[in-house]
Amino acid sequence: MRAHASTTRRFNAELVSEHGLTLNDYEVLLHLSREEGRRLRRVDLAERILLTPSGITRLLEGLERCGYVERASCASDARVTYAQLTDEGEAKLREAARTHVSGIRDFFQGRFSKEELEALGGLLERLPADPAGDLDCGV
Amino acid sequence: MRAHASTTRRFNAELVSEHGLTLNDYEVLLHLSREEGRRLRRVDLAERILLTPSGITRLLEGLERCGYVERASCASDARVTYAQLTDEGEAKLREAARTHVSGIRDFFQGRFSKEELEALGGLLERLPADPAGDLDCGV
DNA sequence: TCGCTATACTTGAGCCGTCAACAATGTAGC
DNA sequence: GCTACATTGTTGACGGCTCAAGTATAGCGA
Repeated sequence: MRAHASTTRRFNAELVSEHGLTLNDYEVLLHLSREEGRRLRRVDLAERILLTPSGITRLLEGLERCGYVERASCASDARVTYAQLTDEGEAKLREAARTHVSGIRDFFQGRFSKEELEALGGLLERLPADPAGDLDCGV
Repeated sequence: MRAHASTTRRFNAELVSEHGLTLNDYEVLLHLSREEGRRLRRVDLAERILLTPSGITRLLEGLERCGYVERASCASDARVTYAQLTDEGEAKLREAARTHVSGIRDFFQGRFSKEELEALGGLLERLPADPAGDLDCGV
């Protein structure tokens, strides 16, 4: 598990330098893109990417500033604000996905065989909060 | 891998609330305690716990303020400053280790069998930067 | 011995995330 | 319809880490 710190940092750095996106930014875009209507309540987003609500507020500030995500209000509940993926956001995600996905693939495939990857996935899956999400990195 | 974020956070929170130590604080103390003379150059410490040199400077500020670590200079090289574990630091480590180790043990043993743990350890070991260090958490 | 480059460490600025407190809205029970 | 509680989201203060730049020392080759 200790390796995770440096590994995550590595993927993050790659993403930041090549596309100006944080790993968390990337995941937000990814989750939104998969959603019906490309939108998600901030609360749900927080839960998915394991951030606090305030973390989400801060993160979305950046994505909104870049025009990748917009705010949208909810007709049936005035408390909620949706995070709505824009076309630019979608495009950005696709662009970033190319290098990110291949980076991850290289990393794991260089180290483990197919069978080992499956075994590893099976075990790690049992940890809380959907660890599989990292191998399945999108688009 | 995604689970790691919340899991680490959990162990960290446990350590902070019960002993006032960060996970990184803990690891610094642990590494120092195992070292010949209970001291380590800051550079080496940085490498071991995967932090930048400035990160180490900041982290040690806190431990020095608490009296768990002291600065010591090197006779043969005026550039280096050692981080030197004090007796209080050693005591603190032992104290914190009790709950921390059992927390980790519970977490993994509740989820995996002995054989699975070994398989997992064997695979994760191949990742860079000594991932085994986390199961082997000390003292 | 001089000058160059490498190494050890610190510092200032800034990012990213947390927590605690708060405002606004929703909902359930009476 | 009121009251009480729960849920959604934002904000201020702050912690922990990074990066870039700077200081000081070391060590090497001409």
